[in-house]
Amino acid sequence: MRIPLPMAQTDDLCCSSIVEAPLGEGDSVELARVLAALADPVRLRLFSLVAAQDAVCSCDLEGPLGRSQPTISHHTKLLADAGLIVGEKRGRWTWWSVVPDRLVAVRAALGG
Amino acid sequence: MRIPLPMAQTDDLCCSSIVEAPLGEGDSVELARVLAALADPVRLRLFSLVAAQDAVCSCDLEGPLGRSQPTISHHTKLLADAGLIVGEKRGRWTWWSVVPDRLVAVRAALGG
DNA sequence: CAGATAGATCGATGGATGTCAATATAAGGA
DNA sequence: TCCTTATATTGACATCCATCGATCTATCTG
Repeated sequence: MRIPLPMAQTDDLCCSSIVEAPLGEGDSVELARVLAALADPVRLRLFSLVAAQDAVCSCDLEGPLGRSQPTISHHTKLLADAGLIVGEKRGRWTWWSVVPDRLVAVRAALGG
Repeated sequence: MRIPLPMAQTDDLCCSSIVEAPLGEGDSVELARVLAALADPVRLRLFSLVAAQDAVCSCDLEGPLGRSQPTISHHTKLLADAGLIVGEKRGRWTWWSVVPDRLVAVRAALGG
């Protein structure tokens, strides 16, 4: 069963990049939220671990990241709320995978 | 006179993108630091205001951003420490301009 | 049903961060 | 030498955030 998408996941990032035109207040809040989700060493490594596979379960993240189970759950939730990863529950496990379009949108907002 | 570059400005971001290979701990800290500098609505708008001109003085930022002078100074310092902008002091004014290569490096680290 | 397991949630805690008033620094002008 | 102006720094404060232990929920197995 798919975990329902939080609001943030369906929101577009700002239409033009931050180097093209002065950013509006609303757009800046939206973009800052996604960037904040990435602006943590543990979450960056978590994301790159998930990106390296088709799908990764939470239990396979505690070891490589050296953090407790509640902390891993906290970080996966933040990344999911930002729309950068999605979790799919199968039995007892939650399988996480990246949302490629979301990272593309972040790069585009950054002038890519 | 050029403001001397803090350590972070001369550091490279991680060599490969976060989607290519699992990120090392050191690289993740480095990238997270730069992303954290961007992960604030006021700093994003400040950056895009600076990017829209060749150079902007601090006094021209207080109005558009709606923040006090010390707060603007705080944010310019954070962005400069992250290597995203540089300040050049001319007389009583500090003129800020973007470091295009730095933003390119951020996008590259994000898989661009 | 009982036990085990994967994951989410809660509560607490120490540390980081955004903000501003007050003050300091530094440069230009009278 | 004063006074004004542009910016930086300091100190205080409120809020946010990463982390973990404890607990709860859901699922699988015997």
